[in-house]
Amino acid sequence: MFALADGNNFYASCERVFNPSLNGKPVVVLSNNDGSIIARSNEAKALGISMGQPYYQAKKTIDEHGVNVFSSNYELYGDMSNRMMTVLSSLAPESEIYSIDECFLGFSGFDEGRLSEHAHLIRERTLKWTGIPVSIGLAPTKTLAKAANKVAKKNEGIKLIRTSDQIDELLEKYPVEDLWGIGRKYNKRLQEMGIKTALQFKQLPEGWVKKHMTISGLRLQYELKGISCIPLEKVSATKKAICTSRSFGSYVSTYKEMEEVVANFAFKCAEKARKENTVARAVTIFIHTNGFNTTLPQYSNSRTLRLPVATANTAEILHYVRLALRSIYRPGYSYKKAGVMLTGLHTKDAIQMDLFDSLDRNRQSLLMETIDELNGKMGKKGVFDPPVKFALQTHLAEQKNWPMQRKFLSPCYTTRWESVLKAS
DNA sequence: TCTGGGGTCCTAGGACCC
DNA sequence: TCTGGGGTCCTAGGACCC
Repeated sequence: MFALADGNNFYASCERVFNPSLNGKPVVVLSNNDGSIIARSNEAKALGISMGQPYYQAKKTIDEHGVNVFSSNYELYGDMSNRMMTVLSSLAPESEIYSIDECFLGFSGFDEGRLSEHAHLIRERTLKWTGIPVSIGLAPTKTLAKAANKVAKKNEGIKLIRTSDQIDELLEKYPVEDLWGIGRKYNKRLQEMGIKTALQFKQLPEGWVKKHMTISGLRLQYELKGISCIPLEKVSATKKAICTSRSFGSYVSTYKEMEEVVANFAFKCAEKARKENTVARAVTIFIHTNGFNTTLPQYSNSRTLRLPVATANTAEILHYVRLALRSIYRPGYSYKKAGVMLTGLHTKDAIQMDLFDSLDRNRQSLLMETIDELNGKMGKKGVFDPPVKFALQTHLAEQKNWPMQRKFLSPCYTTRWESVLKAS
């Protein structure tokens, strides 16, 4: 069984922890530049203020009802998040920090009869020790736990579903668009087909789902059937991209200004990369005009440059960012947004070796032989990477009794691995 | 005047290799 | 020079998440 614990109206709740007089009063938190609303207390929601709404649109309601408005303070929220995660993970056998305000908990080996009672304990402790109210959904898969969590938030703060009857009962009333993995595009398509509830989605033919929604859609469908195929990620994964981007409070319309802006972003990205202990192999920059203002001429472009040597060095990255900007900047436009992104991040060979180490001795040596053989066939290029990845996946699939993986891997690897197993 | 800032995963297709 | 079945690596683009 999995649980999803989620801090209610997280940013707004954080502000309340430091200002308890706000309890019971409407609170909203704004994005950068105070552009739009990114968090609302229940009272603010009740006033009809919606998520992502531009501040100026909601301003009338806010003024009329004396709503308390905060500019975002990510340092504070990050700090509160750490506290909350520490408490939550101390109360379950396994945990995965999913986002700033969400934590998956794993309860394998836990007495299921006590789960509901334990969930109450988690809520009480988190509230008492951090001041943040949380909702908890419990279910056999992560996707179902997400759904249960959403229902919990509207009710008593805790929702547990276990039997297939309980699952279907929940899914029948659950809008398909609220599922984890269904966004605007997929929802539109499903609505056109008359698929409105999660239960209806669960009953769609697997072939259709795979074809039109890729393997991710199929995974979602399996999860709704109670077959867990999204495992808990207990150690936080190393980042694959690092990005710094902003919308500007006012327009940027000279090259000089823009160069300063992206240089700043490059600096921040390099800093983040060093903190993560990674180096980047490529850097991308992008610039956009204001897409909302249809009267202004529009231009947007991006450029990716490979770094000759993987690096997290500010000066080197800066050099290539300037080069890229020069090639895409067009004068005469009013720019509204820009960003710098580092990709191709890696920390030496650590990841591959981890995968390899997770195998037992026998398999390691068999794998090495197979790799040697394949390397011989393939010439100097080598094929180290995919077989090792595959070996790890198989290993995990066996450990977790996870039905999805084997089926979805490219057949050539399956055959190979099977011959390795046969040989043992 | 005013509309977030981070990320992830998957697929298709092209260049290239043996 | 052609044919072919494997592969790899890389990029672009589209979907999604909070």
